Amino acid sequence: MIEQLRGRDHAQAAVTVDLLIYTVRDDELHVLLIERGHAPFEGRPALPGGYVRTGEHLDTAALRELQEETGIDGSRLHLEQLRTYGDPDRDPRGRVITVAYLALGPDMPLAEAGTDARTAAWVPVRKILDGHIDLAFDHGVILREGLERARFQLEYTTVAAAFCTEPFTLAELRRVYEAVWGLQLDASNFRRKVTGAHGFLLPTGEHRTQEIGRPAALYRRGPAQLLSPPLLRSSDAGDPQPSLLALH
Amino acid sequence: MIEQLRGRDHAQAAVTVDLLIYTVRDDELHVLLIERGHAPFEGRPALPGGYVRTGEHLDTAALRELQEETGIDGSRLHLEQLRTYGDPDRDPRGRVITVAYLALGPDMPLAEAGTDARTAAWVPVRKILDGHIDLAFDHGVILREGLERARFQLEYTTVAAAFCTEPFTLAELRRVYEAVWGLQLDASNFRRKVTGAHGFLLPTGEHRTQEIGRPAALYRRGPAQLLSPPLLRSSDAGDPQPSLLALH
DNA sequence: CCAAAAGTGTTGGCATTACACCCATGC
DNA sequence: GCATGGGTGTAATGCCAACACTTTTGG
Repeated sequence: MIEQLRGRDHAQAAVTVDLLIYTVRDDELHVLLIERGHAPFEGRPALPGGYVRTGEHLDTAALRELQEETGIDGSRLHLEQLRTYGDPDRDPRGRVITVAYLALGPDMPLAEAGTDARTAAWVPVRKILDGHIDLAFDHGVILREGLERARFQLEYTTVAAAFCTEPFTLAELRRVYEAVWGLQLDASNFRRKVTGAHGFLLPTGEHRTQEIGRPAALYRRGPAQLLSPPLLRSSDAGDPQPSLLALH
Repeated sequence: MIEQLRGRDHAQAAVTVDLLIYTVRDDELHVLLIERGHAPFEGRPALPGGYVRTGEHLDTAALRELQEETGIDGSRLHLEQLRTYGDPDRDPRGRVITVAYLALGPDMPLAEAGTDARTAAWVPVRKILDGHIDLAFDHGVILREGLERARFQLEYTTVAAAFCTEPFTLAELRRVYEAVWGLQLDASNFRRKVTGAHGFLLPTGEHRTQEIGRPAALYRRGPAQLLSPPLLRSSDAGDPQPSLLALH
């Protein structure tokens, strides 16, 4: 801030917010992508997002873009700032700095194409990680870093419940963990840990009969935000990129 | 990004980086503050930082400001992005968005006052938390959120070693944990956990005899970035603000 | 000069708890 | 077939005590 009287070589930049919205559909992790309608990267898939307006808070802009581009009400999902990307060459239009947000939510129907929202669609994350889909800008990097953050947060916080529509069963919650982490969990141990974590789950006392098997007990989210003790993925296999966790 | 042809009501903002630099001195957590030399907030303590230049990467700007304002060589410390603060009213000069960086490093001598650096000084974090010192802008918020992040990261990563000058003793490392967490640890359990964590510490085989007591074995950092298993603070006392952890 | 005390690092021993793996039962 | 619950052996942890190495104190 002190350079203001010095060189005055400070950048004026446009500021955008980009939204990385994850959900679990059919036991698989999905991300919400839109198809870009204009240059640059016209026709390419990208994360929803847009310019921050004059005098607008960053968080407000994120919620607004969420509503405008996908029709989703932000109050239903977990939203937090992920990281800011400011590579001077990341946008061919000039200096554009983007604040990326990570959103986790239950599987939701999208506003039908043809309304205000451009073609927004849930896309399996696997397809992008496998390289079958190439995202615009540096959105591929954002997606990977956000995924690492989400995997990490599932261990130490109660955000996993944000993926479920209340009330939910323990099996539904377990499938969230399995989808995000990409591994299978022992149902018995999962139950003991998750029900033992203080303030994580509130039993409703009711049960839901599914197509097959014993009826499952129903739960709602508890007040706890941090998971203690944490719910560790047993095998720290495939050592995560160190730079991506930020713990953030 | 798609709004570019719409309202064009998108903000042009100046972009700054601010540096939250923590270290452990005399078994107490300190932060590096400067005294502002100009309006606004002239004379008030603040985090070091400054404008990002045209065409400059955010990380580069952080390292440059670190060097310019404090004389510290960034290669010696752990540096990572913390969060971006974009409240439209956070700077009276106009729309200024700041990308805050969290830096952790060993106790280092500061460039003497009188050189290029303005009065930069290590300040006990306790004094700020107690409200005895009021920081400029929203730097008080940044400090608190960064502290929460640092406390969290000590549990799950090996960054604690960034506070120590190599080679270091287990007692020095333990005092880092105690200073950041503000509680006392059992030396025996600490040793067991920290030496058992794969890739955290590399024994040098040498010992250092201090002024008093038995000579302590010396260690260097190992290659591990993540701590498995994590080193949990036994009591999750004083439940941390949920929004601050980010795991970040 | 030697002996005792004090301070710090290091090692070890339980008792308790958490956990992974497996099996039994209810619907 | 799936959810639920219990049981058992292994590993991790918290607490506590003993030991090792050094300097300081004081006769």
